[in-house]
Amino acid sequence: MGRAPCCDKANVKRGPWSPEEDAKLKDYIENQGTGGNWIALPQKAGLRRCGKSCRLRWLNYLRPNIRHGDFTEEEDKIICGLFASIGSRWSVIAAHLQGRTDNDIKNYWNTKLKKKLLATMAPPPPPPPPHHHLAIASSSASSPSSSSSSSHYNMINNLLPYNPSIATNQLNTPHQGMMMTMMGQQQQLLYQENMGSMVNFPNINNLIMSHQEDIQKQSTNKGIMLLSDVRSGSSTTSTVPMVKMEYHDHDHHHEEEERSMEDYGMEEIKQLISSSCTSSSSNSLWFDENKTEDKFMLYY
DNA sequence: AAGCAGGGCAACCGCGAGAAT
DNA sequence: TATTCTCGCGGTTGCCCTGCT
Repeated sequence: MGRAPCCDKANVKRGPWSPEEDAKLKDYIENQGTGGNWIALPQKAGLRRCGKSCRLRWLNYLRPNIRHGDFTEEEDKIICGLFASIGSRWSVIAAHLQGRTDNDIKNYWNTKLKKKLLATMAPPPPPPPPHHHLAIASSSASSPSSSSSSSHYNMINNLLPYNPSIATNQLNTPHQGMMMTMMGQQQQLLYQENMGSMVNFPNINNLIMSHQEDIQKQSTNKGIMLLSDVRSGSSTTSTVPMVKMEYHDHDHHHEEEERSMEDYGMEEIKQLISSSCTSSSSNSLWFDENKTEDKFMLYY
């Protein structure tokens, strides 16, 4: 029945790899290959390591053409674009970045890129009138470039690539919603505004298209509708985006008190989005085309 | 110079899917 | 068909380095 245990955990070395161990593993794999069995490899290679550890070491550091550090702006864009589309599927993202590993990208996102992005949520320029629904998709929306030249515009401009699946009125995935939710209204404006003019990434486009069905399947509607109803927090000072939760239980409709975006941690936002996308029968992840031009809402 | 805090990153952990027995 | 293992993945941990006081 079954197979033998992968390794005796009491007798395997853990912790950082020594240069000697690296050399042994590299030599062995270059000469013999992995043999399709990582668990048996360390013994054959003369290493006192778990097979999983060997695999990780090889994939992340020893295999040829690995690059570390110094992520380019181009790579930033790709990572952000893919994260917005497919979420934290680092291996998929890594597959689209030559020489990068999922671990590297994950670390880079968690330690730098996420902060970079959140930094763009710094208090934006003067607010629109109270309870004004943001004209995200509207041609009447004011141009960010004309209203401000602040750096966070440039940042978003630099980070977010053109993504054909996020065409106006077609925000299709939870993470697109999250990305939009993470952004302040001005950033959202700029995001929308730039979608038609920024660089096209064929690889990303193909990936997004290929995952679209999968994403939609996963993104079912539990009855919670997250309204990214961006409006000013007050008429005078803040422009903190507001989030309003509405619960749809068949014929019943409940509305919860609005909360400032600042009241939500990013993880909470993620949870809100994912929890609204994990069950039930509907796959209606859609944008309401009947909404007037000057309203922007994400329905999950 | 010493102690502390925070950030970065390598490595580990645990889970799910699929394969082997 | 049931059980157990391997593989691959994302999340998390913990060590080390750097900068600040």
